[in-house]
Amino acid sequence: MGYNFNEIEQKWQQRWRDNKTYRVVENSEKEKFYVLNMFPYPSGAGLHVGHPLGYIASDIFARFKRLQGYNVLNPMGYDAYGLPAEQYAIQTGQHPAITTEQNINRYREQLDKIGFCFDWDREIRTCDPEYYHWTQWAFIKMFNHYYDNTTKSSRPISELVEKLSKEGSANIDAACTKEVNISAAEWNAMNEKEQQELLMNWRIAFLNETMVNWCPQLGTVLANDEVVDGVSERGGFPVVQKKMKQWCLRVSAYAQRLLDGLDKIDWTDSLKETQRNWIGRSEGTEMQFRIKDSDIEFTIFTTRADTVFGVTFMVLAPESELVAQLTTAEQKEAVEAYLDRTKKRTERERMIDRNVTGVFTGSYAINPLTGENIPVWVSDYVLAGYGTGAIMAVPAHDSRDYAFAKHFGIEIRPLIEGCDVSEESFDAKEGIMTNSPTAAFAACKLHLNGLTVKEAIAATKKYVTDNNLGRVKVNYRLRDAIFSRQRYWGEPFPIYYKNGIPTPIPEECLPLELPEVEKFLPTESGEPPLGHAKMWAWDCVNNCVTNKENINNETIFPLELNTMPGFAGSSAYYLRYMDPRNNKALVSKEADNYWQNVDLYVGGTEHATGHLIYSRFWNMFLFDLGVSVKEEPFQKLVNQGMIQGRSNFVYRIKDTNTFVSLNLAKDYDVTPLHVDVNIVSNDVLDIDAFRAWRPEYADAEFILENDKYICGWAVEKMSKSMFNVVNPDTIVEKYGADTLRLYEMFLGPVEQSKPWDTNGIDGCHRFLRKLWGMFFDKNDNYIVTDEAATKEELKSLHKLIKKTTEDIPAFSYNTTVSAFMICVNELSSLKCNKKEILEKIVILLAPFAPHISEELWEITGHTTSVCDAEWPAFNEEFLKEDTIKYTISFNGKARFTLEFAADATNADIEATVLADENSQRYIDGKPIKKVIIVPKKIVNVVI
RNA sequence: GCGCCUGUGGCGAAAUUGGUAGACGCGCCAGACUUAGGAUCUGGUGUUGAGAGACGUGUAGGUUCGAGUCCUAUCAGGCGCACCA
Repeated sequence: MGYNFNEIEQKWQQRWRDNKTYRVVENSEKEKFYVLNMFPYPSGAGLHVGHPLGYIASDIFARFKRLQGYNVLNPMGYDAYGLPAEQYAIQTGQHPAITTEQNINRYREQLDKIGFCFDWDREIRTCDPEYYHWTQWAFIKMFNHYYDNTTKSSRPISELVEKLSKEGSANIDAACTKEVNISAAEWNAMNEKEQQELLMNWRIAFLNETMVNWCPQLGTVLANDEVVDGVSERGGFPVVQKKMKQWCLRVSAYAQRLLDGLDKIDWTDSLKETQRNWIGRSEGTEMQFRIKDSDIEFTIFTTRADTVFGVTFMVLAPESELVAQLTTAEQKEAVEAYLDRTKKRTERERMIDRNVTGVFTGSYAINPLTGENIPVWVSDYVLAGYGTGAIMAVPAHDSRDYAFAKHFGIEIRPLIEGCDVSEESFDAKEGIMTNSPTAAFAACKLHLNGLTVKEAIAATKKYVTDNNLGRVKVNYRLRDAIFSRQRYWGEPFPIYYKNGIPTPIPEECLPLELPEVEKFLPTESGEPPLGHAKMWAWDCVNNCVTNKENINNETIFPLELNTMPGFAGSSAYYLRYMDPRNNKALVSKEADNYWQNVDLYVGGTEHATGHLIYSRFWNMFLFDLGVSVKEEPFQKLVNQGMIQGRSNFVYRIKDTNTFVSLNLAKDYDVTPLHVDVNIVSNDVLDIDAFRAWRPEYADAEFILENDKYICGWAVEKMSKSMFNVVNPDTIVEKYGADTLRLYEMFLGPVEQSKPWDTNGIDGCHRFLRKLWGMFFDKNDNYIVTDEAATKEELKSLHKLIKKTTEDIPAFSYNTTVSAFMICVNELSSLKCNKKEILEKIVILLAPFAPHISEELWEITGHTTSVCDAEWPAFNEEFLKEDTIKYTISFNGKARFTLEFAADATNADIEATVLADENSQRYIDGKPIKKVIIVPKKIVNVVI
């Protein structure tokens, strides 16, 4: 019978379920280890062979840590709310709750077959009210907090209110939407609605009328990370800029902490770099410019304060409020025409079209240093959302300003010695400054001539600060996250509108459950589907949801109609896994103190600027509140590579039903066609299967080479349309889950993207059969003995122990699998069937191939699970050689070989080499001067 | 444009971190056992050469007794950010 993997795997999967082998409880006696995968959004397509890669990798790690004696948390759940789940439901014409449930069941079935050690008792789903209770709770907390820049943490909004009522805004240094100057008297004179509206300026979760990414086809607004190249990440639909009132999260308040935190965590440099780019810290200067013949003053931001003498025009973003104020009567028509034109363009059109456009406002600004008059223009190359939405333009040293100046014939004034600006601007931040105005500008005492750019920037900053012309400022590219979606399938906001004032429902009334609606489809006009919900008003007396027909203006108010975006539920889920059934708190203090944060997080890079920013932000906020004990949620992060598809092609001769084999195809006029990879083996087509595959190929003819039809191949995305999707279920059925697990790891480094190629899988399968063959002979007789192991056998074993113990923590799984194969090859050629050796190998293999390991563990006479075994320690003694061969080489070429005792010292070796008759102290007739000894390998000589 | 990463046989990839390439697996070749085999087992397999040997880690230099590994330049591919002032 041999190795019957199907039977073995089903048996053990059942036992693990029945015995709850992988259930984990807090245990202060044991050290914890928290392994986490990015939980999946359960798509309708089910798993393909690429999806489990990260799960297998982390499962191996989790099992390894458990064998080493750690208390390992390795949970799994589903990111079930959000756009993808809802889009799928819409496409299939079903309710998202139904499709989500179906998809989850399908996922679970597929996952179970692969033999993961997840503690399913801790499963969470983001669309489960018990779960989103705490998403809503966190939102209320954010609503009730502001970010204090002095303590660098979130504080209760009540503290801010108290300050405002006593001191006004004078002593407030807090993250805000707009700088506000208000006295205590003014604050106290405001009515409640006015006060509440002003407080939005500081809340971490706040309502704001702002330019947003509006996607008409999806019928919702999107966050910046959900828009790629001007189209929606999901679906690829056009996105336009639109001013809308939306809930936002003040992520920008945490920009600096998000940046600093990167130094404390163990992530790849490239991912940290991506986040640094996204946060986009830029240090510069803000300067005030006055408008000639007016009291209007405005602020610009620049990183090149040193170029202030080269400013020949100013530019405002079209959306800037200053445009209207600065436009003169003569320019009014031209400016309005320009604004009209820019407004109509989508984000994408603006990105593609880089032609220089702009219009003069008619106003002049005064250079605060020189007193010069500078024309103020409007152009869409200046962005409203960054800096102050206004710039000083220095065409000599900024390529965009240069293009603009050339186009409109504005002066270009170089400031750096020897730079040539006749053809292009000199953007580099290097060189020696020149052309500083001297006698002509008596007002200005700043002279930069002779300084380097760096010195000049510093000098100008100092001058500007000292003379009250501006201030040093740090800007971030990171924007606040737009948090509302005009969609159905998401967490409802726990907010009602009491006379227009957004008010959180009491925390003890959470969760606020998603209501049933008749029509959940999104609309192009942006009317949220929750508008159709009948039971969608808040009764402040009975503290419950009620029919919206009951709305009155005293006790029953309308509830918020928007829902939260996909990232809301995925931002703090790792905390919930610690204590998933707690209905008193997101996570209990005890559980949080025990599990702390995620030690190893495994997932794809595609979340670099979305989920991985949001959850760091969310966790930092909870950290400020004292809810989370660690400021960074994910200590170590490993990005598994994407598994691509490996497509196969057949070549049909044009206008025929004849197919020609790959290497003969060049002689014909052929059309390459994708063919299902499941009917191709080692690029050889199964002709009968091909004829049966599709009716039109039933009578296909073939031109063969060596009696075979060879297919072409290419690496492409794994997708149904390319017929290159490989389903893990098929592999499990044919080879078993253990083989699948081994092979996925053997394919190459986990972090690397690589194509899936089922061809190599036999090697891994053979290895398991070989291992099985060490326990049973051909007639299924148990052949393991209690004899003592030989030195050679022990050496082979300990080599493997050392390799696995060192390579698993380094995530070097492909070489570990190789090491298993080498070891088993060695032992089987030694005809080793000693229990002492074999049962150790079974433990070592358990993380990779848990089913066969359990089976063999039981067969060798153990009654407990192999999961509870102890990871073997290696003994260096067994690894030592008696003698070591050294190659004596000169100039990199081997001359002769000498053998030394393993414990020979360098001095011994050197003495022997110098005295050896082969060398006779001479090489090529010259005496040896020096001997360089490389441990265990080579002796290099110098003559 | 700025930043990050990667280039090794027919293929996936190793290389004790500067130690004398290509481990392991696939594929291919030969042999054994088989009525048969897309099964199993054994051996071979970087290129070139009859041969000892010579040449080989994208390309060109450099450092070193010694370079896939370090330095400089360059080419190719991938990723991130991008009218961010």
